[in-house]
Amino acid sequence: MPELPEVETIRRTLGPRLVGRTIKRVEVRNPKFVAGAGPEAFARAVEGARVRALERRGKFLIIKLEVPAGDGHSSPGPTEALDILVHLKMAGQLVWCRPEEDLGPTRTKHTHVVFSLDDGSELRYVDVRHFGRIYLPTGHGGDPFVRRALRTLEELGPEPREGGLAWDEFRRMLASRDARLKPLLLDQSFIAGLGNIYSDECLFRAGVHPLRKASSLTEEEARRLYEAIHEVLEEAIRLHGTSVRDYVDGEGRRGEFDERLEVYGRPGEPCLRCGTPIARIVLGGRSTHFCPRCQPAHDESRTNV
DNA sequence: AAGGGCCCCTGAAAGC
DNA sequence: TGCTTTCAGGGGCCCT
Repeated sequence: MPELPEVETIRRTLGPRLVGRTIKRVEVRNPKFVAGAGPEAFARAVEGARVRALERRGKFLIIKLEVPAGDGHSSPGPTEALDILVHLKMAGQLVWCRPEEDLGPTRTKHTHVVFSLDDGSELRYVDVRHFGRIYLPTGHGGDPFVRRALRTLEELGPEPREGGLAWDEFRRMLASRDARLKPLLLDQSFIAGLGNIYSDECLFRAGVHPLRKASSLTEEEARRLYEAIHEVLEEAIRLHGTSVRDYVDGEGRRGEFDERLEVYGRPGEPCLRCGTPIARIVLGGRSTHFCPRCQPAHDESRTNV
């Protein structure tokens, strides 16, 4: 369940290992994890490429490559840009390691793509739940899954950090939506990067009930939510993410935000602020955790016009 | 536009 | 103890 802080942590840990490296060989062990090309074509497209940069947009990782122009891979010459997209979905991992490294039986069994780099190291795509994908956007028109991913990427909402989301804009976005807050925060076209864990944590910190309609928030509530989103994300990134499930960063390390979780994964346990048992409901098929007292439900008496 | 349901998939945990 | 069922979740897709 990598969300923005986890993907960002992966980007930061992997970046220094990958940027400047050349991909010597690609082994696609399970073709279903590469979209846009068959296993051989995928390897052919990527082998010989040099990693220019590692970027993130929402929960997508973007591996920016430069490949030798034309078909021949020879001496220095003209190059072309090629951006590979990776979406880890809920259990994908990108692990940088030495070739002899043993990740254990489960992860070894689910190692689906292996990139061998020119310094003798490896980048392995591991995915126990089989939801993630690596997208190769080559050719014109091309693979429908790649097209879909590109459209999703294009339609992502603003990045909530680093000035990507201004207060005025956020306030307007909330006011114009009739949806309940929890599913709205999960909507990647609304804001990019929040997932189930951080949505719950943000709503708790803001003291806002997950079922409240976005447009019903008072200015003060909206402001609290805006600030909660920033605080939670910055803190989670600082602590290298949350590892309640499978997440590890590019070097196999777990995150430390688990201990800061106030509602997620704590149903029935006392609220850390008021002692009321944390509630758990299901919304849009996703578990939602909140404190019934700190996050009061709809206040009809204050319903806006 | 909103919201529900189903699906993908597997391992861990809970239930019997 | 061992087998079976349930659950978790990001996001696409379909239907109302």
